Amino acid sequence: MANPAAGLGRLLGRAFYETRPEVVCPRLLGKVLVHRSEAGVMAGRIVEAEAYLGPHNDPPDPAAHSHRGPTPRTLVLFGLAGHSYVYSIYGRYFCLNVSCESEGLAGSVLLRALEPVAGLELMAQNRGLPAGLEMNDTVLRQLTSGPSRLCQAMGITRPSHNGLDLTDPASPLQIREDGFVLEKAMATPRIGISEAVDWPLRFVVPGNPCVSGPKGLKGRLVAIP
DNA sequence: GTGATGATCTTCT
DNA sequence: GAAGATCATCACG
Repeated sequence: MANPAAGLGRLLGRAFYETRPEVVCPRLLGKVLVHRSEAGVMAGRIVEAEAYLGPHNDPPDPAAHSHRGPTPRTLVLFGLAGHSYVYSIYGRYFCLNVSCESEGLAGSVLLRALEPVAGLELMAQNRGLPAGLEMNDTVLRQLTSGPSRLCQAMGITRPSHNGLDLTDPASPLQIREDGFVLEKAMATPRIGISEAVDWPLRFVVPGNPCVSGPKGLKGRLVAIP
């Protein structure tokens, strides 16, 4: 097959990302993140994500990496929408964001959890799980439920995957639409931040077992914009 | 099941 | 020099 990712749906184009992060974020739920690596194709359905607003927002988002303006690290967030922003956290992990809004406006969406769809063996290997493990619900949940877990499972690192154009058919990292329809999302406060802790900018697929974070986190059902 | 702790290093002040 | 969009592990109940 010329394009091994083609069976995973239609590639999302630039326009999908060229609006505010609090709109892009819930719309990303149910879409499929695909990594075509040298070791093989891996894919997972996005079931949890958080919006981070750019410094132009009123009020600005103090929890966003971009809130003090561009730095060498966050430069990609101020560029064209639909690009990957991968950063390292606590010296040992990576997290993956997607840049939103037009050039100069640094909104982004942090991908926090996936439901594994393809390449499960490879993901388990990347996560350091023993080979030949049965893929039961417990193992599935361990694979990609967390922003750094999903990067580990998919083999995503800052040196290799920062600043990629996710809308490029030739990109190893893409987001695809496969017809999965979500009626409602659950909106909750974001996880792991110390500023703007009450803003309801975390969106999850209600009831999905692969969602990360505390089980009893309260939120409200919202329509997908 | 929940809550605390340490690992470890890049980034910006 | 301090903080950080995390995770695995261990203690405790």
